[in-house]
Parts: sequence; C-alpha cells; structure tokens
Amino acid sequence: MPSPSVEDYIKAIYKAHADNGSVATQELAERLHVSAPAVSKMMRKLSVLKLISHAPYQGVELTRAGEKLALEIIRHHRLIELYLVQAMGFSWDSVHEEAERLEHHISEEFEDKIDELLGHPTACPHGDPIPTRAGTIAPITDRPLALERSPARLMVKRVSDEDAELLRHFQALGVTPGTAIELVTQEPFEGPLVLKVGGKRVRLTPQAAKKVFVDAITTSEEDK
Amino acid sequence: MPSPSVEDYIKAIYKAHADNGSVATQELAERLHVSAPAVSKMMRKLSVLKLISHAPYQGVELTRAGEKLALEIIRHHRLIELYLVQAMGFSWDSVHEEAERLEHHISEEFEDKIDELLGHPTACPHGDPIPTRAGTIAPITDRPLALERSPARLMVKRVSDEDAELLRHFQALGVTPGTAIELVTQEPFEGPLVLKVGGKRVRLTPQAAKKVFVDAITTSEEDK
DNA sequence: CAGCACGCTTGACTTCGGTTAACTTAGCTC
DNA sequence: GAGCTAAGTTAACCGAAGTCAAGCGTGCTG
Repeated sequence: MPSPSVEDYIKAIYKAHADNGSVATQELAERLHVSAPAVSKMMRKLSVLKLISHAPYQGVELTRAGEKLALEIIRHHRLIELYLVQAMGFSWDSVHEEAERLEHHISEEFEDKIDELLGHPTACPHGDPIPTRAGTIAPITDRPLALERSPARLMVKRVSDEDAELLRHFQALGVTPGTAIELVTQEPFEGPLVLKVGGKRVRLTPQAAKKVFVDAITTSEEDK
Repeated sequence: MPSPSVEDYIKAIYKAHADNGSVATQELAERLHVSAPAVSKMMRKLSVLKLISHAPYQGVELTRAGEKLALEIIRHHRLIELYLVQAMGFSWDSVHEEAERLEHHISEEFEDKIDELLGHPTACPHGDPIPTRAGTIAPITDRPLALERSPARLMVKRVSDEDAELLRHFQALGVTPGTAIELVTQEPFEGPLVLKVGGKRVRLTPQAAKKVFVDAITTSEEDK
C-alpha cells in the first residue's frame, strides 16, 4: 500500500499532466510545496515502484499502474467532497481540504459505501468527473471561460476547487456547475467578462474566468 | 499538531491506565505492536511535550494536557464509529478499524458536524461513553459480566470493540448495549455463564464474558 | 558553435519512528 | 544483604521524506 506521500506525488503528476501536458520537476515541487531535490528523489522511487517512467532530465510519465493509482485517489477525493456536501451539509468551499486529508485513509468498503449512498454519482461538487473503480474517467471536453472570445450561450461544467474564496465568489454570482450562462461581452483592455446568469448581469475578471470551465449548450440542456 | 503516532501512544497510555491502573512499557509495546525501546524513546519525547510525566523505570502518567489529547482522539474515534453505524449503515463489527485510521485525520469542523448530525450522542455503538469537546468523560460504573457471581438481572452497558468476530457473536446472541439480561447461573468448573436474553437462554464463555460490561438494572430501565 | 543560464540531479545531513543488541535497575529469592 | 531475573533504557543503526549546497545537462543566445 503506497504512503500518503507517494499518493500525493502521483496525484500531482496526473494533474500537472492534465493541466499542462508537461510535468516538470519544478512544477511538482511547487504543487507539493517541497524542494526540487525532494521531487527528484521521489521520482527515482516511483520509477522503481513502476508507477512512472522517468528518463533523467527528460520528463516524467505515469505508467498505467500510476494512472490507476492517481485515479483511485482522485475518486476518493471527489466522492468524499460530494458526500460532505450532499450528505452532511458542508459548503462546497470548505470540503477540499478535508477531502485532501481523508482521501489517503479511507477503505475500499468506505469508498463503495459512499458511492452507493450517493447513487453512483459522476461528478464532484465542483463539476469534476469522478473516476470509476476500474480506473477510467470521463474525458474533459470543456474549455476555460477565459478563452471564449465571442458572445455565446454556455453551460458551466466545472470550476477549480482549490481556492475557497473564489468558490464563495462563484456561488454568490450563481456561477456553479450545471448552470447555463450567457457570455455577453468582454470589457476592453483585458477587462472583466460580462455574463448573464439567471437573468442577472454579472462581471467576472479574466483571472477568475480562467477557473471556470464551460461547454457549448446541448439541446437536452436547452430547458434551463 | 501531534502526529498520528504520538496520538496513538497517548491513547494507548490512557486505555492502559483505564484498564489496569498501571502503564508498563511492555504493555504499551504490545498494545501498539512496536518494540519496548520504541516505547521508551517515545516516552522521552512525550515528556518533553509535557503530555506525560515519566520518571525512568517508574511508571508513566498522563498530564492534564495528555489526558485532554487522549480524550479528543477517543471522541473522534467514537463519534466516527457511531456515524458509520447510524448514518451510513455499517455493521458494528466493521467500524473499529476505519475509525482507528480516520480519528487522526478529521478536522474540528467535521467532528462538530457529525456530533450535531447524530444529535450530540453520549455513547458509541459498543456502549463506550463519548468524551466531550471540553475533555471530560462520563465515569465508568459498569463491571465485567465475568465477575458477577450470583444470579441477577443486569443491564448490558458496553462490550469490548476490538474483536470483530466476538462482536458478531454478541450480536447473534442479542448481547448488545442497552439490552437487559438475566444471569441465571454459571456452569461448574469455570464453565460458561448461562444468561436469559430476550426470553432465550444463551451461554457465554467466561472469556467472552470478560468483554461484556454490565450494571445493576435501574428503575428507569425496568420496562425493558 | 562556444558559452552560459537555468533546471535537474546528486551528495551530505536532519528528523521521525522504528529496529536489534547491549547494558542498567528494581525488586524478589535465598 | 548478595545475586539473579525480568523489565526498562541506551546505543547504534535503518528507511522514509525532507532540507541546502554543489555539480551536471540541455538547449538557447550571441
């Protein structure tokens, strides 16, 4: 059974890969709040464990075993987040940290139980897909709202879960997963985006809009 | 914030004290499945942390700070156990291990939330009292069933939670906290105790009867 | 294409929690 | 009260995961 530390590294590699495509030593160091040498050393260890493939000075890549482990931890994380929100009444801005700790310490039975109690959900409170037990995950099709350039009707799919402050802001604006919004315009000189959310006009800085992920509205969602 | 390891030692000291009155190095080593030297070293550390007072070769005693820490961990443990059973539908013989891990990793907010969701309970599924947040605990008044010598009507208060097999046995017999039982007799030569539980006669080995804790029946419980 | 800067890795050391082996100490037995 | 035994402690060491300082490698820049 891998240590929490190993799990954190594997998860960070998975996320860096998903976010950037690349996985640099330094980036992992920043994500994990450790020094670069700590990362280098751990990479060797993970190589030996066959969780990554790693040619020194080149990048790092998860093996299938590493990916499965990453997805299992992420599954734990997202199921826990959703359970905390839906079953226990926590607010969506307060569950990330708790899940971050608990994800390393729950049993398979616990995982299965909350999955069952939640009715086999497919997304966490922030809209991220929940991996299956088998180690697969729905592909991401959404794009950052910040990249949308022309007015359009859009569906909020996900928001970044790591900044509680920002999550409260999104909630106050009504920008939450499953909400249909309309991008009206962007104010000049990299100014805020102007949106229509539930009939109200709201403004969102480009910074914040990077953390909101949207998709074109599908016909089945038209009734919103 | 103390490490899980420190918490485990403090909890073991508390329990050894409660069970035996004394706290020997060797006993802690057995309870924690570590070597005696590991205990010795940790005792020095806990002394420095002012969680215990420890004169070498003499026993060890929790300070008030140590006791508070022990009670906080035990509170976590018992609240988690109860939540797993009552809110999530786990069986009472399967929750000890899960609680053993999770007790070290939940936040104060989580602790408060389950306390609230459970309606500020006073006992875990095995009948052990739940310490308060302030670090107090209801005194134990029950005695091991194995020590009862004469026929009597008794109330099951607690059962030991550490052996899942035994818990299933107790459940099958109907010997659970809150159940009134009647001690009929003990068969000769340290034979099993004969009980009446819910109208049925059942037999319990002295070994098992050591793990059941009973009290005289109070008038308010007469209606059972 | 030489040189250099930056990023990555190696090396030497720390802390934490554990081990085994060797040695004290307390308390019991004669 | 001397001596032994069992329990407790100290010493030397290990592995995990981290640190800082120093040394490589890659690839961009002039």
